Amino acid sequence: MTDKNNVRTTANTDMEFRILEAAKDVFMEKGFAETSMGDIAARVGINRPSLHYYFRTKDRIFQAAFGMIIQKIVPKVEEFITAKDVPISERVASLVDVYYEIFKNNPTLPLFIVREINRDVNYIIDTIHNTPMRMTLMKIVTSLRTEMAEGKLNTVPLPMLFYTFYGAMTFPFLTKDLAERLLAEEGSFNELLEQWKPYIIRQMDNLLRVK
Amino acid sequence: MTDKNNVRTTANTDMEFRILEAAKDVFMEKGFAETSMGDIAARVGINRPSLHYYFRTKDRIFQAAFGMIIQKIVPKVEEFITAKDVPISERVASLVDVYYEIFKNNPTLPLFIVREINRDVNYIIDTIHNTPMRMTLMKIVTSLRTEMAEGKLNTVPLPMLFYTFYGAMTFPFLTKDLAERLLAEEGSFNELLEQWKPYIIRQMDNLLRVK
DNA sequence: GTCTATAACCTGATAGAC
DNA sequence: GTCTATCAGGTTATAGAC
Repeated sequence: MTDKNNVRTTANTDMEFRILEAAKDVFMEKGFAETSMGDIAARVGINRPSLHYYFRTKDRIFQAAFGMIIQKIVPKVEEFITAKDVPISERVASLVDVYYEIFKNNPTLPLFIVREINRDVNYIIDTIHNTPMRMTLMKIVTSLRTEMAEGKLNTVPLPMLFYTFYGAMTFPFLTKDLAERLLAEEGSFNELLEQWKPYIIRQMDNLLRVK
Repeated sequence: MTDKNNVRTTANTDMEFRILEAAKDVFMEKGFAETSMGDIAARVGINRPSLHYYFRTKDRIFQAAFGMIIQKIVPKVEEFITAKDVPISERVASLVDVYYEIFKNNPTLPLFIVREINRDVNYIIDTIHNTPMRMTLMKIVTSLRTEMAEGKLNTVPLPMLFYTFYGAMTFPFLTKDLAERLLAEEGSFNELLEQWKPYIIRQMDNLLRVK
């Protein structure tokens, strides 16, 4: 499958799939600039010219891999976020679990997103705009606004909600290496995450729950 | 002045100073890999070989500039953080003001630090260890622990306090471009920061203040 | 000290044999 | 389709004139 610019966005052959899987991993870990075609080729087990055969340029490989990566940041969670009869702390707890699972399997994803925001925001905006993520986001926003208007949740400006949740959600992963270095003996990073989880829930509860 | 590896850590001449000032700016903005010697030379107004004359390698320029940059992350604030008779929310408010000032003047600093944590943590650890920042940090930690033991502040694990404060403090700057893109008409980034400030204070108050 | 010239290397990308 | 060989451009770093 190709997009409107005739750039492959889905793998059509086994080799294309292998290349995109490898590219996804390396780009996510090292970012665009610090990833070389040699890095990707080595991980696939082929040489550089073959990469150019399947995807003409480095930019096109990145574009295809980028789509696969960024879809992780808005997981399919609108069903239980918008579950109005479930207490907000339980909904947040579930959401934290989902993101913990994603970030534990992709610990460099938060840094990748932050790097890309600073490299070129439009790339992310456009990608979200042209995928089902857009609908997911709109449904979540609409649902939250409705609950706030009905007085079932405190009225909180959405940017403030975004900062609170994603700041708390991503910061430990952005500073993972620092934590592991400082807490060497005191406990593993995963234990730190478990300790942190109730604090995220508490922050969101403190914002949203009607007392 | 040179450190134990005989690397200049302070500018001895006017030209060394000019080079380090330029290097500091460029490295902070673009990171290590994406900064070239040409970038630095151009900003100083000399050519590349002259850079090598003053600091043999790119790594050594970075090492010297890095020390100057990282000292910003622990500003000289222990006096008013450890002011036990001032309500904690006022102390946090002052701290937020200090960091807002630093980050407004250096909006790429948080991303720089995060990038460096993921490039090589030991660099940061060592730099803190060999500068007065170490004493500042120790005094702050000791003071907080004392106040917690005395029941003047709630007992909160320090890593949780660190996550809460620095997560909230840095996240808006890490995602600045996204905010500016999304809020184009709704208001400037600085207004968003002012809106966010009471939320940071509230989060810290919620953690630390004895009810 | 600051310059020009250049070495040595790595990058993305292409040509062409097989 | 996958390889070797190669190009053009950019990088750090050095040599040597002045």
